Amino acid sequence: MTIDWDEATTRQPLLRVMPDALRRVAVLHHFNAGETLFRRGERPKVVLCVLDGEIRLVRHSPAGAEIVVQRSRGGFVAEASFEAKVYHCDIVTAEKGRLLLFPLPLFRAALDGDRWFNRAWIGLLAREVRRLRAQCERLSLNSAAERILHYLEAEGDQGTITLTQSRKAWAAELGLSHEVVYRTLRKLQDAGTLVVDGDRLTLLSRER
Amino acid sequence: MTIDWDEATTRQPLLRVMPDALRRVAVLHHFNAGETLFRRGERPKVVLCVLDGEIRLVRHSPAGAEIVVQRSRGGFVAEASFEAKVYHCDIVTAEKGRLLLFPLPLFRAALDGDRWFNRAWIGLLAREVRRLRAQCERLSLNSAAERILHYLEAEGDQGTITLTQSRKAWAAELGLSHEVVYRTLRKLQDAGTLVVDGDRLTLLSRER
DNA sequence: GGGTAGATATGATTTGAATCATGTGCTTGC
DNA sequence: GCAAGCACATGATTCAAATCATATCTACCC
Repeated sequence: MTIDWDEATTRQPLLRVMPDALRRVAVLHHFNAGETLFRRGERPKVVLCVLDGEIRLVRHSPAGAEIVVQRSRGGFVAEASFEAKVYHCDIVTAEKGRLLLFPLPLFRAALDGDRWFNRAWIGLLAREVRRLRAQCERLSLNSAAERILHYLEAEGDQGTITLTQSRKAWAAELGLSHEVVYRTLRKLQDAGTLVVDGDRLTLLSRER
Repeated sequence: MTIDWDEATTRQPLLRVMPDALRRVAVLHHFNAGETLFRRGERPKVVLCVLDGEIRLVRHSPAGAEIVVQRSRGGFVAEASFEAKVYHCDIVTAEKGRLLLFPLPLFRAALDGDRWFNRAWIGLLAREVRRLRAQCERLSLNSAAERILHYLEAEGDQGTITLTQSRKAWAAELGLSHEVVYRTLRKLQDAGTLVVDGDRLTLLSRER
């Protein structure tokens, strides 16, 4: 199964600067929902890059409940492989999709041997940290309006943003039910705080 | 003002593998609450490492509200400096403390020139990503009990954890009011789900 | 075309977390 | 010793988000 690198690169720009030696050993894997990719206790041997679909890192509580420790709907899932001797979670698929597998030792070697790939990787991680810290701040706000305004301020450009996902998916990212997102958008519009134009949201400056 | 590297290293273990050349150019800065360290639009020239106290990256919404994009109560704040040509936020102090300043070009040079420091930096970022993703998952749960159980599962070892912070601070990390944390801990104890022994929390396996 | 699935959208009801109030006990500093 | 400040803890009340219900609109498949 050959990999369409142009298509993969649009989904994950870091792949553009990935050294050829590492690209050549990549394996494309198609998965369906409900597969178990790796189990707790196994030794990590690969770095994952999700292209499509959703995978989850889950633990099972003693009471039997399933705890989602993290999920990925696109991008690298490398932290677990890099740091730990064994997986502390099961890695399962939640929604049909595709991912790339890179052998861990070769991935490390590429980071050590290729300065540009190394810098790009650090940049990717740093951006992810920034984005996640902002998201945690946002999720700590306890009103729907505050979360939406925080999103516009933090992720938008001059208070304007074009949503690239459905409102339902956005609601999930905001940690809100989609109903509340619809209602709050309406309230903010009626109050003159916000203008909604399709997927384009603009924060209005309130005259004082 | 000389820097006590032993003390600093206990707060931030990465400093142990930092090359001497970079250590020698570090500057220690004591700050009080309410100082503005950098302003939006300035060009980043340093990497920060918070030892004590709290600093925040804030934006001001058109409506005049202050939006906390991220906060740090310890550890590196480098993402902004690394990625952007100019700061997109003001960086202000929220609580008296100390931080280390590293000149940005020398920090980059150290990452390029010292393999061990480079690997340690990548490891630090990767761990932070993992921790933050777990925290976002947790903050998306909408009951106090679920968040507490998720914390025990994700951050604990075999369902046991020793809190290293006050319950109030923990409540803030969970995105809950401290009152709800007290009440929910009591409820979980009464239900036999959990044992609280001072700062030691243990999840009990429910027989089925 | 008809049927299904899903996003969008809004209303009614319930529920649980925030908030306010209050009190205890522990430290810290004078 | 005493006061101030703070973490810990619990009760009463309020309020807003979750949930359930329902309807429209679109896209897609047969």
